[in-house]
Amino acid sequence: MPELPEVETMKRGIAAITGSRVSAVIRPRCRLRPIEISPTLARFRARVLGRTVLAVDRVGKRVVVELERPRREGGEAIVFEPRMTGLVLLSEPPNREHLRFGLELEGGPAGHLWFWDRRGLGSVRLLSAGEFDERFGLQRLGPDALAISAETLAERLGQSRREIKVALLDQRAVAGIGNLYASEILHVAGIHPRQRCDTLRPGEWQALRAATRLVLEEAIRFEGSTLSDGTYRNALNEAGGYQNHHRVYDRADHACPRCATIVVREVQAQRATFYCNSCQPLRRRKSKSGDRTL
DNA sequence: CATATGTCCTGAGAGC
DNA sequence: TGCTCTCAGGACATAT
Repeated sequence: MPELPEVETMKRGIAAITGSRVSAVIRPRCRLRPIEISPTLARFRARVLGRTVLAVDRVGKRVVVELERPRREGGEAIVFEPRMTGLVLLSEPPNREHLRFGLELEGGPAGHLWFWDRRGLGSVRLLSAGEFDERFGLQRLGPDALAISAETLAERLGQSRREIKVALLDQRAVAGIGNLYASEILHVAGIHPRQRCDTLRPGEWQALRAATRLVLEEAIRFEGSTLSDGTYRNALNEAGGYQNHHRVYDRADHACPRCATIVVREVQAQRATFYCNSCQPLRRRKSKSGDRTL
């Protein structure tokens, strides 16, 4: 499930295509339901063929291939959205069956850029500068999780009545955090996933910001997490290593690495959440008598 | 307006 | 063994 660290790894892995020219747009035939490619393939080809890759970026959980003129000068960009099982690859994909899209490239080290997606929930879009801003402006996508400040986090979430783990998954609030890293970040921050946003103290927003950077940077260093299904791969079809360093995610019934308490798994907003009850105590509102309520 | 739920998809793994 | 069922969670549409 590519989140910020995995998508950042993909981006870095294909950075070498900068300067290459697109010589063909390939849609492999596939017995599975086709992923979304927009606009139509014909229009896509007309706008992309012969153009040069100017840069490779990441916006939230998407990989952006900028073409010729930068977006700010009215250029266009190809946006790859992996969602659950999408991969952006320079090397041979894990198999041919789930290969969805490709660019043939000239004048650089790589011959092809592939988009592979087992479940087919991902997409490939060619967007003009205006369309890009419409989709990924601050109204639609919050500040990047690696760059956001504690003050901005508190501003954007501090009044919310949602539980903090649920709110961290909201890409309009902060971009790049998904289900796996939300649990990891909250464990490092020492905050219970069900703590309501509007009950967090100033110091906890600082802790949350620090934990967010620490966890995401650590995960990027290990090139992301390849879970037991083995789906996630870097651009060279190699597994990541961060799954071996998870503190709580997918570690129910294991000892918390910090205090050895048994890690708990719960379902929160239809998603799995993992935490340590003693490192991440839940603060309840106090009753009039001063006793803690359930 | 803010928040909650339903939907898409495939393949792995559980249970019988 | 082979079938059916559940689950995994990205983003967005629709409902409350």
